[in-house]
Amino acid sequence: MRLRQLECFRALMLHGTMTRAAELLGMSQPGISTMIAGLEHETGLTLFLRRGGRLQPTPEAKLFYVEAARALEAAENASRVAAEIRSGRRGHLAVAAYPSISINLLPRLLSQFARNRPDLQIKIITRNSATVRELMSTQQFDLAVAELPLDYPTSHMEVFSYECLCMLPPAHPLAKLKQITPKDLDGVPFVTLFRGDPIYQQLASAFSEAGARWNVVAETEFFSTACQLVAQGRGVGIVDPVVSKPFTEGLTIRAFKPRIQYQIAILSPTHEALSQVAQDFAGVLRRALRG
Amino acid sequence: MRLRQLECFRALMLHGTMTRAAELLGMSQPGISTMIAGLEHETGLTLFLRRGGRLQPTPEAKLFYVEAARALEAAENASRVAAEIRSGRRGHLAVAAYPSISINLLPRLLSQFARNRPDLQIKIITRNSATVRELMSTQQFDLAVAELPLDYPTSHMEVFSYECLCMLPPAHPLAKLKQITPKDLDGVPFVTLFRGDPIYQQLASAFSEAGARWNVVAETEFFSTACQLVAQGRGVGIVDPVVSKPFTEGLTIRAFKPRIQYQIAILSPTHEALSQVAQDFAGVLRRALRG
DNA sequence: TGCCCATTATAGCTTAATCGTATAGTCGCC
DNA sequence: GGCGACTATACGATTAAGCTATAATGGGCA
Repeated sequence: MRLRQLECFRALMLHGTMTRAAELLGMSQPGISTMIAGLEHETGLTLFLRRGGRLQPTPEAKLFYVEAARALEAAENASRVAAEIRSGRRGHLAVAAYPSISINLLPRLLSQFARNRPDLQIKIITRNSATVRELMSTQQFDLAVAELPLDYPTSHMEVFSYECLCMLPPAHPLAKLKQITPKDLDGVPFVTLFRGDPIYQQLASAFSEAGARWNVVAETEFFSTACQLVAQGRGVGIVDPVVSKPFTEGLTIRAFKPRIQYQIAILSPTHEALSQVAQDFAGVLRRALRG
Repeated sequence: MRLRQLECFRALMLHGTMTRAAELLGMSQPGISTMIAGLEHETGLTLFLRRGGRLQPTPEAKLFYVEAARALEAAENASRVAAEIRSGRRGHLAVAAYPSISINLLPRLLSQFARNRPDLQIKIITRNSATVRELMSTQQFDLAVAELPLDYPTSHMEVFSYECLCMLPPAHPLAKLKQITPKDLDGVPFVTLFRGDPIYQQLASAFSEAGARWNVVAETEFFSTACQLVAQGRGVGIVDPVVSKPFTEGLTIRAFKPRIQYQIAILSPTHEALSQVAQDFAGVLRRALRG
């Protein structure tokens, strides 16, 4: 049984004559005739009585029509869904990410991405980087963004390295400098990430090597929190140039030497294939993270 | 999009490799390969990644699979339903009939007919012959059986004519005769159909022409009622030889002269086509009514 | 590294299905 | 009886389906 036969059958049932059905399907009347003859032969049903050169649907045709129409609709639906999948209107995109990025940048990018993909189901899960990595290995997400280093570097990773910038409260005297060093910050109240963070360690080394006193007045878990404290004048701090950019509105940003490195990575599943939507969004994300 | 493509796709999704899918569908591996390539081209989806000579379904394939399987099942269901319709296992058979036949003969025939058509929906409506004819003209029934004559003889009719027989209570003295005439029944208590019935009129003429006294002691609407009265010894009567046969168990049946004619007809719709089941049952009915 | 094995892809061919044009047949209707 | 509307058949061209043979790919293993 071929779909084309069912299509002809439906058109014929709906429009009564082969001639009209043919017009509607954009084919010739003999085409319909042979299609219907084939369908009748294959099903073993007499679907139409030929009375006086006209067709009259039999009761069998009416019974069969119900199922034929259902099957056709299912096939047409499959076609439509294929088009939706192709255009990214249907599907899902689950992204796991560490907090700083999932607060602002990621949802902004995702909602923009989803704007012309109305039926795309979106999921953002925020966890710390270690958990994000775990989630990726259990294959529950299409993409993830985590901070490096990871205990078990795994998955397909695309690494982005940033040099952190120094942020100063508005109208801070050091704003006159183009570039700030630990020496400039000797004893200056400083807001930093927690002790366990690579940023903390790098800063500690930088200050000690420069022989400057690192006056830590606050430790935070996220850059965004640190930014808020700096904005309130609690002290100066450092921040990455891309992910945290949305939080530094109104702050003075200066280069910092020596280089404090901040690395994050886009993780994708190892064994699973990446969906087209996910690939597309990975592209968006990549462009955004490149700055 | 062709059903065969979906079939190959499903087999491939379920069995992982083209080679196995091909075995399962009884075709060659290159056949599957080209089918899948065609499906991918038509849908515009990359359904499988070719990784190291192996196939790995993409997330798109998994999404599309749901719809593809649904469409396939609908098509397979349509095929199955066609087979059911052809074998008469699916469908309906609505028969309208006048009382005498719908009490015994018709349900007996119908239930036997339906024995190997388990899902056939059966309907029997019992009305007097005039109403039966009305119902047929409104096309609500596949077949009907009515007594003649009808006010407006219509529909397609197949007429059955019977010569009525004389029925005597058990151990009646007239049982010794091979054939009974009005003369034999001069003054004998007689059970007949109502005054309006053709049978009544024919009997009245027969008795008056023979110069015999017709001693009507009971009038009934149906042969079956008359039979019951005769069985109780209320009198003799006459009955048709086929439809009322089930009611004359234990009665003595003799030929009656002159001939009293009883006519019934199978009616079928004029404009509607007769379903195959209905045609088949009409055949059964025809054979039964021919005696 | 090089060979074997399992798998998929491509090429070339045959057969079947599809569909158009041309044409014949059927029937109602005026 | 001829016209009009419709369906069926014949025939040819194009396309799809499916086969066999064979190339290509890559993992596993000595």
